Amino acid sequence: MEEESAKLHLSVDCTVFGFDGNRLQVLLIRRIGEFGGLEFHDMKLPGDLVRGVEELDDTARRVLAELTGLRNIPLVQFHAFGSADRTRNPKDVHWVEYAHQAHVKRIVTIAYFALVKIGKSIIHDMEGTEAVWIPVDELPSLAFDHDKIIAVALDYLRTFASMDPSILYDLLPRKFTVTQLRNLYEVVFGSKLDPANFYKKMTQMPYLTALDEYEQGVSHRAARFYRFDKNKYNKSRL
Amino acid sequence: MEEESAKLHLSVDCTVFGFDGNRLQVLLIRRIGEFGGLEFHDMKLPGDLVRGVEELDDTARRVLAELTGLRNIPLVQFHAFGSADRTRNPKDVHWVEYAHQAHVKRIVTIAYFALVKIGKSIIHDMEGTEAVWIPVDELPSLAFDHDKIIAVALDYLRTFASMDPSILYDLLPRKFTVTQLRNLYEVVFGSKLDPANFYKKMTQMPYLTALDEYEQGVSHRAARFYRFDKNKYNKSRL
DNA sequence: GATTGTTATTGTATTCAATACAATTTGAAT
DNA sequence: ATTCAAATTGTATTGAATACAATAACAATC
Repeated sequence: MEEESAKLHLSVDCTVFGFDGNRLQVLLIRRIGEFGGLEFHDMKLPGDLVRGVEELDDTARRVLAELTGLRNIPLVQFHAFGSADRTRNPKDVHWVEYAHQAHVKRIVTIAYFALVKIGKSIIHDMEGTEAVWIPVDELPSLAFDHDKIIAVALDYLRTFASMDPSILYDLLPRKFTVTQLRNLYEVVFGSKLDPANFYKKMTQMPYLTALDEYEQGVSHRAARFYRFDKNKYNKSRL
Repeated sequence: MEEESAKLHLSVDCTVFGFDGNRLQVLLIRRIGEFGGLEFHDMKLPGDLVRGVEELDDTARRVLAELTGLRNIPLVQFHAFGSADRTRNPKDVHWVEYAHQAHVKRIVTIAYFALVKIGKSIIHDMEGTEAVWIPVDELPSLAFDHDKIIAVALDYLRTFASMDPSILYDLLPRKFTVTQLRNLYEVVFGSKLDPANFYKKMTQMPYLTALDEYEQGVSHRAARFYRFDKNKYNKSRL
């Protein structure tokens, strides 16, 4: 039993979503090149092993900063993935053993969740890896069980957003139109919404402030820009 | 780094709630006696280390069966607790090392959540431990960070129940009165509800079937018993 | 046996949010 | 000037949530 646990490892993976005005995207790490004698050309979630006495939340922050350059992003733990056959693919095991000089048998990972404005700048070039946005409906095959993790994260996003829709504003740019907001709702919840009713409902909200700016260069009536006011939102929830 | 991870252990703890018609209760393991030279007289959540290649969900089921006798209870993972200072108390470490003959430095635990009808029979006597129901508002001091785990579980219960109140019927006996149901809502959500409105709202529901049985021996008008019909409930959600 | 206290159950009215859908406005392209 | 598409405004209907008064029923007490 001691032998078994000696090969037990703990990692953290971050599932970061963005929204381009049209589709949901996930932030993935592409690895290309030769590592320890094997050729890699695939994608994975940003993640790493937890260090000695490092707190899980700290690992998540570190991983995201190191691999994508994103800092000060609220990260929330949402699920642990511990199936023994996560390490079914020898290539995934090789990758970890190469990076950490450790014999790896089983890796339990704690998955974290975050939402960011897709405009934030991302690190693109590292030694052999780069961070890229990929639409969730066009995912390639991924390392480990990262496809499952993303599926659970999407579910978590829907659940979370249905309880507190204000998190959706983390996905939008600072200035946005009501139509962009509606598109986001439709993408996240997978349903069509009546534009007129949605418009009235939203512009009534005390925490949406209308700006004196309008869309440019659209071949129809230009939409007004709005801004989300977090302070007013928090006050409106008492 | 290898040395560190050799002392990393993974466990599962189960947070099981019950309802006595009046208050929420948690199922705890009381440990009394001398184990490996130390006197114990305290309480903890039912939990254990994960074995070699055991799936997390399986560990949760096993732990619950072994320590409380409960079987076939739906268990849902809700959070991982991994702070390095979970093992701050030497007594807790001693307990694990005594039971598993392993040197323990850090234990990351995956916490599971379950709701059961409090009438279910529980194992009461084991070697040195017994399972007991304790009201959540009268918790004694607990091993590890189990008080925190219970707090997060309570939060999860509220969140979960507000999205899908049907889980609350897992806490009630097969036959219950509308008032018992209302008490449960009030305890879980921490607010008072209008008895008349609550009554109408609930008895309208197609999935609550009125029985031909009434309360006995109460010094006021006897309430009717109802039963929750899971099939009708599922159909009513299309 | 009538009265009282307590909770269950029924009745009624009001307010507010959600939804449907028609009508109007406006910027750019033709 | 006309047309197109989407933004914005208007109006009406429905149904759920809430307040609160009124009635029913059981056991204990007078």
